[in-house]
Amino acid sequence: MAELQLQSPGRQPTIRDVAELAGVATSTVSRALSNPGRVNHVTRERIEEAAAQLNYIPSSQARGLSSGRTQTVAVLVPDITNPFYFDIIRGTQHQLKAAGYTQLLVDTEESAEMEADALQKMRRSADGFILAASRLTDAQLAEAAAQQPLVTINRAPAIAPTVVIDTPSAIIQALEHLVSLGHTRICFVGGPATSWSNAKRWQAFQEETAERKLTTFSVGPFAPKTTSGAAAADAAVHTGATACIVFNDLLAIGMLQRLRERGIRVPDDMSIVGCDDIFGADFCNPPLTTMASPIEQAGRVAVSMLLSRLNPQYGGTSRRLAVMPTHLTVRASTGAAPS
Amino acid sequence: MAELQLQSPGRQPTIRDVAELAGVATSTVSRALSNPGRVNHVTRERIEEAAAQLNYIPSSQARGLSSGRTQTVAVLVPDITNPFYFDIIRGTQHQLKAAGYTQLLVDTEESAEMEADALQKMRRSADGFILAASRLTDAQLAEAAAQQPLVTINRAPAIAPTVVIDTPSAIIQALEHLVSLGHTRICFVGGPATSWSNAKRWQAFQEETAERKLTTFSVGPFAPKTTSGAAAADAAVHTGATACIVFNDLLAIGMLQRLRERGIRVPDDMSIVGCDDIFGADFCNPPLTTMASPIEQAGRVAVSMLLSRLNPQYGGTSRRLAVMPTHLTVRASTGAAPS
DNA sequence: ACAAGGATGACAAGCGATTGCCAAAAATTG
DNA sequence: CAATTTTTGGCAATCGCTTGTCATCCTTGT
Repeated sequence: MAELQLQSPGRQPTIRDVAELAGVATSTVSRALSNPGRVNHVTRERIEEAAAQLNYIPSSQARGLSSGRTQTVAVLVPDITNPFYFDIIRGTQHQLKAAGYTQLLVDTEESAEMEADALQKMRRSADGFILAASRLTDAQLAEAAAQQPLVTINRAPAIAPTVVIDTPSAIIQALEHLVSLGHTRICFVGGPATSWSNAKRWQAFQEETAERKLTTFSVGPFAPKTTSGAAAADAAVHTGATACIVFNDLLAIGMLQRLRERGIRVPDDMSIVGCDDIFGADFCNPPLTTMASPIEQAGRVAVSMLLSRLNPQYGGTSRRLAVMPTHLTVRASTGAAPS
Repeated sequence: MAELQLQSPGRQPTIRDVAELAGVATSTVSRALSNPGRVNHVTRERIEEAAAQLNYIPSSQARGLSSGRTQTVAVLVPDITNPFYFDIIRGTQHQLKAAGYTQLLVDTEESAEMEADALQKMRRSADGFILAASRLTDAQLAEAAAQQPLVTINRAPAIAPTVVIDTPSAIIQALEHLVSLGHTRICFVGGPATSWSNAKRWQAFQEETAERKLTTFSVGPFAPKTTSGAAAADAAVHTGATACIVFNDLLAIGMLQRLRERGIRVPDDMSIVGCDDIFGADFCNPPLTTMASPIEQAGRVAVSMLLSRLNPQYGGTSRRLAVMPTHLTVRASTGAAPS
């Protein structure tokens, strides 16, 4: 009876069951499954067959407990509903899966506190972290980086390995585009104050416009959501600028909606350039001119960088910085400056 | 020296460290932390203080190993970049977090095989599963449901507990809307053949149109992506219908783009109704009339249903079915039938 | 043909928590 | 104040796997 219970369907097969069926010791099974080279070819096949027959899946818990590795990476994003992160998430998911890792997705809701909290709470359950557009301060980031392996995306390098979008180049392209259309009064519509990307974009904007002797304005900060677009649009219009470079597409799309409501024609009265080329940028009205980057690839690269630190043996050159190229995608939201 | 090593920053504090600092046995610490009622109030406070002081976080691995529970729920979605799932994901994430669970997000890439595979592979690492728009066959689903606790979203009930969108009501509302605008030739644009939702929508469409003696057409199946919209639009136009009810917004938005390319005016020449009210439905061109549901809430409810099975002690009534209401959001993609 | 060396596999000690069982202490009662 | 009940806390086994150590066996070189 007792034996029957042990074999009841509820019970999961353990490494011991496999060892018994294959006629070897449990340690041999363990090695055969996780360290193939150490075990005889034919024995391993016998073990694998036994495992398959029993439908055996190793317990990640037990495995993690004794090995100290969880084979899990946590990906922290500020807002899971922001399409910008879709592609990052998909990129990391792909790459992690390929390497046999599990992805733990966390939405930090644009809050530095939640981010730091997650970093703490999950330090035991993840081998490493990927922070997309981290809202942490430099000090917090440095502390976190000292505690556990992590890679940031769109965040100052030096503190931790980073994948960044080539913002200066993007801004230059956008400005050249606007200048070639005859614009001279250009407004920068800012994103979150805690966003490093925003700071970088603003900085590049200032440098470039100074060289070109353009009249510039800036408004913000605004939350990176379409709902903030109305306020952003009103503020931008108020400056008297004829073109806006907007922190991201979400905000830009929101502005488009507001401008239409107010009867301000885009691009006839006002040109708009967004950033990120997110889902929706191609079918909003008018379709948005925007600065595009290979975002999914950024997620992939971030994972590669992290994994090469986690597994130095395989790891090729463990870079500390990867820069993703950017190009301007011109659609219908930009046009000649009003005369 | 050895002691210094033990206290080195790399080492994580264990339950033993906490016990020692608080002057109690490890079992007392364990109980104080996970079964508060069983331990003296003041002792527990002392323990909690010690834990906080050491910055102690229990190892989820060890915890899971001995308790058999992982405090983790896996959420399987067919396509992580489909905005429809964003709100579901956010809903599940919220609810799970509130209950102290961790969410494991898996993108099954619209593949029944990947879905079944994930279900198998992760059966040891998750206490339960939530399947959003599962692509499994009924038999597969039944088998999976027998192996582990799971809740489905938008899938036939009876096999497993389910949260469904009230599709028939949505279709009725859409049809009434179109009829009231004078349409009599209506086309159903179908989604994936393996989608239960699609089957349900098609069924409701047939029943309702039969009662109203409308001329109907159907085209499809199409992949639920904007890129399939071109083919869908061409097929729909070819039928001669003056209005389309489209499987989902993604497809509908793709159709909008194609129709514009072809110079077919929406809604003057053709009215379009989508489904889901996803991100983008309000700012596409023209803004899309669509059937909206409280999707985030669907995710929440699914989690509640699952958790009440996992923890029967707290669990209120463990429902097997929840129906989410639907309403038609009328925007600019529908208008009077061409005369 | 024998010793040295390399493969291979068995044994058993943990990894860090949970939990059943029981003893000690405290609170309650007559 | 003794007897009884209720709390509270300690001990130790256990979860399923990894991994260091060591014995065994099969290859080789001489």
